[in-house]
Amino acid sequence: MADDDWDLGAVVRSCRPSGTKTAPMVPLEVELQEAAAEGDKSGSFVGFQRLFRGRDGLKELEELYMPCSPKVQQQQQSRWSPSPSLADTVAAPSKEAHRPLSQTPRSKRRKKQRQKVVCHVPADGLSSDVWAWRKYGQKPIKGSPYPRGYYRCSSSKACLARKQVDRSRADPAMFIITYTAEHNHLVPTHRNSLAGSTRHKFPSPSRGGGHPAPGNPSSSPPSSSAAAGLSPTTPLTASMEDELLQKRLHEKEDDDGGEDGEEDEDEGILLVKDMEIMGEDDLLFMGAAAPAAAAEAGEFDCGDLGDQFFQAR
DNA sequence: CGTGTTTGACCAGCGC
DNA sequence: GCGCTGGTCAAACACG
Repeated sequence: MADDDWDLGAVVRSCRPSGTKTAPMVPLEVELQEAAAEGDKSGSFVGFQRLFRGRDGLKELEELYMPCSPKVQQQQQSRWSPSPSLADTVAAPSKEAHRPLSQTPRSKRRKKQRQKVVCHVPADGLSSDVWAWRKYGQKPIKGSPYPRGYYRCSSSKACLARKQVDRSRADPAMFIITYTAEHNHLVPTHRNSLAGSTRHKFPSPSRGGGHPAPGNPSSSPPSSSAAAGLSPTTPLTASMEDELLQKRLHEKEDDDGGEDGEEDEDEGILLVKDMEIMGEDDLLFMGAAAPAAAAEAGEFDCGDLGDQFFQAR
């Protein structure tokens, strides 16, 4: 398939205290794509609207976007006030969950209606996710030189949380993470990163053995492009991380806000920019210091959140 | 042995 | 109605 198999197998997950005050801010964008909202609330769990309603919600939001960052600019929030909620997104899958495997449940219901949050994160930001993700698929996306990785929460089988990881075309150092559905459980104290979590190995002749896609030279060794080769359940290796950081430092200088306008498609988007990736600890902190008030007021602004966060630090 | 990754196939949504 | 494309499944395999 794609000759650009950057080995998404590794994107997210954390453990890395990347948040240094001096560290340059990372341009992030969180987009909340709302669904057409059909009013379907049969979902078992709360939708995103909840996220912006109270402390809990905020907290979850933070958790959800941890890798993203602290500054959130809400756009057209009017679009997602009353009814729009992830519930829609979540509801669908839950219904299908009852279908026998033979009928392939495939939660693909209403692609366009699915609510999701998109955020741009730097390579090193991918590892700043407190959740444990397990990759369940990868696909080349039309129009994109890079394949998209599909991850689902591995902390709980019942968890419907999923996320897609794309690599930004404009800035390969940046990743576009799309979160779908919410976690229906608490953040795992410690990731169950176990065996098989690391696939930084070089290609092996066998199949699942993490061998790179045939004809895909760039995907083999965990090199700079390894940025994409990070494992969601595995923190970056020192070398990889270092490499990425250095790379980013250079790139960041000229690329700023440049981003690619890949996500300007849908409306009802939540933007998060200039946020810094933070580690788990930070996340926890944030969770506690979340400006619920603002959220309730419908003025959720990660920027403030970030400010507080940074000040506290 | 348990968990995670890779990868091809299958299925369904969506646009024309 | 058809074809394209994206999303998910499941088998095989790797790793600790």
